[in-house]
Amino acid sequence: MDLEKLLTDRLAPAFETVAGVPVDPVVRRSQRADFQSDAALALARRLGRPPRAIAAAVLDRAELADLCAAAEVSGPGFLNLTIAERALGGLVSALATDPRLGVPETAVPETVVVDYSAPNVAKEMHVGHLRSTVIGDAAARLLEWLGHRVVRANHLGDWGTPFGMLIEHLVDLGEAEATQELSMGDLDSFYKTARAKFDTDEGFRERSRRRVVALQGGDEATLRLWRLLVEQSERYFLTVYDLLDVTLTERDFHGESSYNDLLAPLVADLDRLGLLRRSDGAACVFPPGQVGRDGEPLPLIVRKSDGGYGYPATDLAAIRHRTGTLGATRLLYVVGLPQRRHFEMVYAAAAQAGWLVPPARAEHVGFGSILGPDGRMLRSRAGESVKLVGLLEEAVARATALARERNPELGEAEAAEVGRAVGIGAVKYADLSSDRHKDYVLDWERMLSLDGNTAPYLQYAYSRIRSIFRRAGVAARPDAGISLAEPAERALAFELVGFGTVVAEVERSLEFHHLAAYLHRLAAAFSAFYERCPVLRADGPVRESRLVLCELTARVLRQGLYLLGIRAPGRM
RNA sequence: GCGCCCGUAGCUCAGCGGAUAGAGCAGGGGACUUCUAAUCCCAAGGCCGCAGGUUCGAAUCCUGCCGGGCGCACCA
Repeated sequence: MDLEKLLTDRLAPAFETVAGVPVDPVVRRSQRADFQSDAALALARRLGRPPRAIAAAVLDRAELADLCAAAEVSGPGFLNLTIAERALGGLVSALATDPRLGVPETAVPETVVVDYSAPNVAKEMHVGHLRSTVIGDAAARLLEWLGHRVVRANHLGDWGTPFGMLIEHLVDLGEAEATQELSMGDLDSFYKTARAKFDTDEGFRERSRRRVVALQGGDEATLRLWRLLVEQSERYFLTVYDLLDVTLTERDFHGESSYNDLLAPLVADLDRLGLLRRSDGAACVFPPGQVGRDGEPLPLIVRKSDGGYGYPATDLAAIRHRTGTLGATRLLYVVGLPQRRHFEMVYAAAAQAGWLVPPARAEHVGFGSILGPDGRMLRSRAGESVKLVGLLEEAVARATALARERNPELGEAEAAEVGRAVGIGAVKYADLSSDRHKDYVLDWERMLSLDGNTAPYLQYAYSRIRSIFRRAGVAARPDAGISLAEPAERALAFELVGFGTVVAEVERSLEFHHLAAYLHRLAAAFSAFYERCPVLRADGPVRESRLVLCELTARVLRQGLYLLGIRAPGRM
């Protein structure tokens, strides 16, 4: 139970008595006191009474004695509330014995599909893939922790016309050579060479076209070559996920091709449902309310005029599979915001077909684009994309060097481990700590920064706490009394008891920058506490109390970092 | 043309109906014989794109404009 809610529950009845109708007391944190309630001002006109008088009347009737050390009317009619040390200490004690740190498991567990990462076979993962992968992984971790059944779906781009040219290029290179190149993770040059031949060599282009037909026709020899490409790419992607500390595994690859057999029946069913219209030779669904450039209804092309299927068909098949076969009720698509319209249309069509009906619903967890220095979207085609592993390796190298420099006591192995946790954490945090809806300009230095509001700041706070316990050689006693005489102790306590509120908010919004901001506030509160409040050199009950605060801070930091997909080394 | 997103400190970003708009970086000044200075403390830095409107109260909500990005039929 968080303090906003506790205070709201106490103030609401008093407001209702004074106003004669239910009123939200509008409780929030305040710089002037611990909390303030703003509702009296809004009520003044309606009640025809001065706001200060209303606030005073509410104070008279509210049961606050056990919670608040002070409660007073202030300014034009704010209620300023100061929490009693005993009440705050009680909440801290409750947290200390709560294995879930104030975050209850969900009362209504659901099956949730999180569709994320989705790299393309035989194409390099560039920084653009970072966002989907990192945000999606955080969503999966969070929902799982809350008690939902999470299905991770890595919607691999493993099908379509480019595979004709990719397979022909593989044939040209020879299987051994191609496998070698791909297993080294040199996907970019493989793809680009194939592309270049396709663009310049008429014969190659013709072979590629025939190869696509063979692939789609199920030619066994072609399929074998295709599988080679897919397997090598998957192997490579798994090494990136491993480096990134992402929870995706080989079991989570559900490529576009896995829906191939479902596409023809899907279109037939859409036809049977009367949703299909033929337009310029293509089979289309026209979801209501979607209008294109010329004001005409916008089609979702489920079968192209050449008889092939595009990604709308695959996405529809995936929805049908996820709600039908998997029994999912919440579908998350962690995909860039530019594709918003596409998904709106797919969801609308799926709803019309009866494949996405309440309680099942789909959410586009969209994110802004990564821009180049010119302020325009980074395009892999123009060759301006930045290889993801390059960024990650640089991050690890810098962090490892810093770890060695800052703490010579670390052994070589431990420095490497810390460097990895810090470097990767910094890159992920740089992404997760800003509002996912916004575009951002790719700034190599910003992504690699290890100062300020970054993952290492949080990790450092955590490792300092672990260091205290290593030295103390004791554990915190969760039943110790909590004393909060120092302002820094109070400030830390307020942050600690707020974890549940933040997690609940992020569960709803899937905006992880709120969690990142919270963890930064917590770490900052701890750092200030650490400077001013000695733990091991304190005596008796104060020492016991501070050990509990430390232990709780460490647990919340570790759990919060875990939810963001960031490791918390015990030593830095 | 229509739709969606975005303009906040020199830079990168929070805040999205409440009192004096907050962090970090960069730059200035301090603090390590004391649990790790990857830290802390202090000072400085703002017509919250512009103009109207709603409100007791607007960076926050509404409208219009300006500027930037993205999307709008067979590539995914």
